[in-house]
Amino acid sequence: MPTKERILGAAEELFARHGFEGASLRQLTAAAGVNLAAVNYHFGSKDRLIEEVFRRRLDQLNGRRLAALQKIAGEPGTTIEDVLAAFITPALELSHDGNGSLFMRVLARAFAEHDDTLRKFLSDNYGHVMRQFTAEFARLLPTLSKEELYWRVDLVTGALTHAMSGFGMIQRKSDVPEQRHREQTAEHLIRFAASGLKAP
Amino acid sequence: MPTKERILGAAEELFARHGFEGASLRQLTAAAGVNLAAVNYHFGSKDRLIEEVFRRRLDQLNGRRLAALQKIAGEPGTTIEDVLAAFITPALELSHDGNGSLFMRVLARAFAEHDDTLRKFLSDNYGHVMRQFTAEFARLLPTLSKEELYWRVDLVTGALTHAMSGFGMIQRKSDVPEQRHREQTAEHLIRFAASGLKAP
DNA sequence: GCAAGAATCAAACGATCGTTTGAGGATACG
DNA sequence: CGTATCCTCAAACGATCGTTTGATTCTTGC
Repeated sequence: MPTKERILGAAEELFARHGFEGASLRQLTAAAGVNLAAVNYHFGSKDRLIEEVFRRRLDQLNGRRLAALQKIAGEPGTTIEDVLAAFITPALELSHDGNGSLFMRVLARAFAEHDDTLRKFLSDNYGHVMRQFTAEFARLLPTLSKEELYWRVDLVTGALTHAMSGFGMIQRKSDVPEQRHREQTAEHLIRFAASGLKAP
Repeated sequence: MPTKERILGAAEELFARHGFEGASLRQLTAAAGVNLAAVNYHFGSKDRLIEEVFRRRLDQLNGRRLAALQKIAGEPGTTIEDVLAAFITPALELSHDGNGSLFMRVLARAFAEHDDTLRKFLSDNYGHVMRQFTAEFARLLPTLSKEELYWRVDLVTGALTHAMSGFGMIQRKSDVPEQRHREQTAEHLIRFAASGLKAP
């Protein structure tokens, strides 16, 4: 595997496990089996590496989410549950290839970082997706005020990030296959979030 | 103010802003206006300081939450909304004195840390509260399976942590007083979470 | 008022951090 | 074959990390 990919893979894992400050380039390059200087050679700096970790997965994730939304947006039969599924399912699929599930933990860490540079980066690369989904929610929930809708979408995001990154006390039982566990996660998530969005 | 309190205050602020690894003892002691060696003198180590930051606020928070729950638990007229309010309101009150609001951000960071030591500490000092609240939810939602209930409580926790730590895009508008903003947060949170918990 | 303990201080400890350097190996193209 | 380009490597850079030390100051009780 090319050096750049090995670095990105190891970075994703170690950032998820120890945070951006907590994972050192020496741990990282050792885990990837590459020379220490390779990070600065291929990415320029640690900060640029962090951005690249995000860009690689977010491009994938955003693309799939928007594609799924496109298929149902504006259609007469579309339900809240459909829109939520369009948002959640791509995140589950991401967990299939490689250690993509770790990326959701990295994303959760990024939310926790109130660092302005990182927040701006996320807003630039993530904001337009949220905006399109919010617009579709608005269509399906016409009685909600704009403010109320923003609040609820925000709360859904919180629940989702929490669940997808494996924060909580819900752990996969050893007798449940991983893929089935993810499907269950999605089912619970959609049922809960749909009901929360539709609150009177 | 005594040295220990000044350190704890500065630690809370810097841990919220830069994370546990990101905030150094030199920044921290400089912000507190105390000598660098004071942390190791009064707390023994940085890790013990981190635990003390949690203990101080969690004791307060857990006490108020359990007291509020005690008043309504098992009573015939109690609603889901009441239980949620018992859980949420103490967190809002915490934001009144000093920079207690920063603590919710520290707590959110702790969730993001998958460090086993910290997770065990939180489980020991936080778990029994969650268990009591979950028991009361179980009483009010008798049709829910145990598994389903755990999932929903977990998702509520995620939404709550997200909202309370100011993760999301909802920012307080400058013309809304801070206390009113917190009340609005609680109202939206309770309405959303109650509906999510009661999902069919 | 003076000995004893608690608290603060500047300074230094070894370790580790992100980054840079310059020499050397690998690869592709004329 | 030679050379230019991409890449890797060990080593070192200065900075900063958490922690420790030993001297000094402050506080307390007899």
